[in-house]
Amino acid sequence: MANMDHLLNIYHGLQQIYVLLDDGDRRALRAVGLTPTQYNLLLQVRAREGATITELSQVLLCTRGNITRLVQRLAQQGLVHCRGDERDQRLVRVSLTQQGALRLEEARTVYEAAIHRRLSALDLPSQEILHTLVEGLIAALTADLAIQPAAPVEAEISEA
Amino acid sequence: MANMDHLLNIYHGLQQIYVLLDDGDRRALRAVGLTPTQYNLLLQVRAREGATITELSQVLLCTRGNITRLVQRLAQQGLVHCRGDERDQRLVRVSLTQQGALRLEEARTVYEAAIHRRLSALDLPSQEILHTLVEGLIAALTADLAIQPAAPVEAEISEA
DNA sequence: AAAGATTGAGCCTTCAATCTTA
DNA sequence: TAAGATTGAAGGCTCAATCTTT
Repeated sequence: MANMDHLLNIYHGLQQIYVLLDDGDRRALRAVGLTPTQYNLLLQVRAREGATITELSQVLLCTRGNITRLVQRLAQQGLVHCRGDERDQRLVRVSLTQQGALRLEEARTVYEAAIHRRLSALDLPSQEILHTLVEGLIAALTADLAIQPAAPVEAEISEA
Repeated sequence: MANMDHLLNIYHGLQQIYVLLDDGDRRALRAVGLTPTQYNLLLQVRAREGATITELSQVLLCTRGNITRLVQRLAQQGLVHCRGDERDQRLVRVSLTQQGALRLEEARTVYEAAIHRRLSALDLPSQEILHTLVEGLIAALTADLAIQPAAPVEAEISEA
């Protein structure tokens, strides 16, 4: 437990990196009228033509309810299109519209340029190492998720 | 530009790590009735007794408006307290209440335990390396922030 | 009953506009 | 004018409840 401070430092650093990356993405994507979230959703919809709400919620690590409303907003802008599955009427299948595909391509250019500019501060060997560490950490965190389910709320909140 | 895919992988991995960490934090902190954001704010308020809204917005890398409302909610719960500065009536000085200090201490226990459990998947040498890389990346991203200001919106959105 | 999708409530966040004090 | 704080609008997110289809 002697290295707790060290772990907290790393932890805080990872949070900070996320905030900085997201902020940069937002600035870059503003030029094409998309948010980082919308960009990522469009990207997944292109990669999985006809993906369902549940499928998208799994790859984007969020709730179904969230996806439902993200898709609603994108559909309103005419960038994606929903249709019911023929076999199973419960499923909603999402796909890109022509306009959505165009917008996504515009966005990809500015987005990747922004990432390249910011991450190329790392030299090649650093990139390799970071890649390895990141993969390992994701595996560990995903495993932890399975071990620690919905948090039983075993402690009553102090006051009252 | 041959390593663009590699950079995108790292980038995506960092995003994923953030989401997984945040999700774990939320589960752990639910037991004491705080969100990750509230926990981080309380932590900063304790570290900087009497911090102003602007000061907090700077260390937490977000807008002043956001802090204003976070503080409002925490004050409503009786965890923080606001007072006007005597010299300069524009400043709002935030501090922990007794209740806030207690709650924060409860939270710190479960929070640090959760981090320790998840990050100790990394062995010591990996922790060292990751720490170095994270610091470097933060420096690079912060520098980029200064270079690339508010995004002039130079491109008109295609449609219309 | 179980699975997919949606919705209501509430918190978090940015951006732009406003109000107050210096 | 400038700086600090707040607020309105809109998007993003979780959680829990509900509605529909299997």
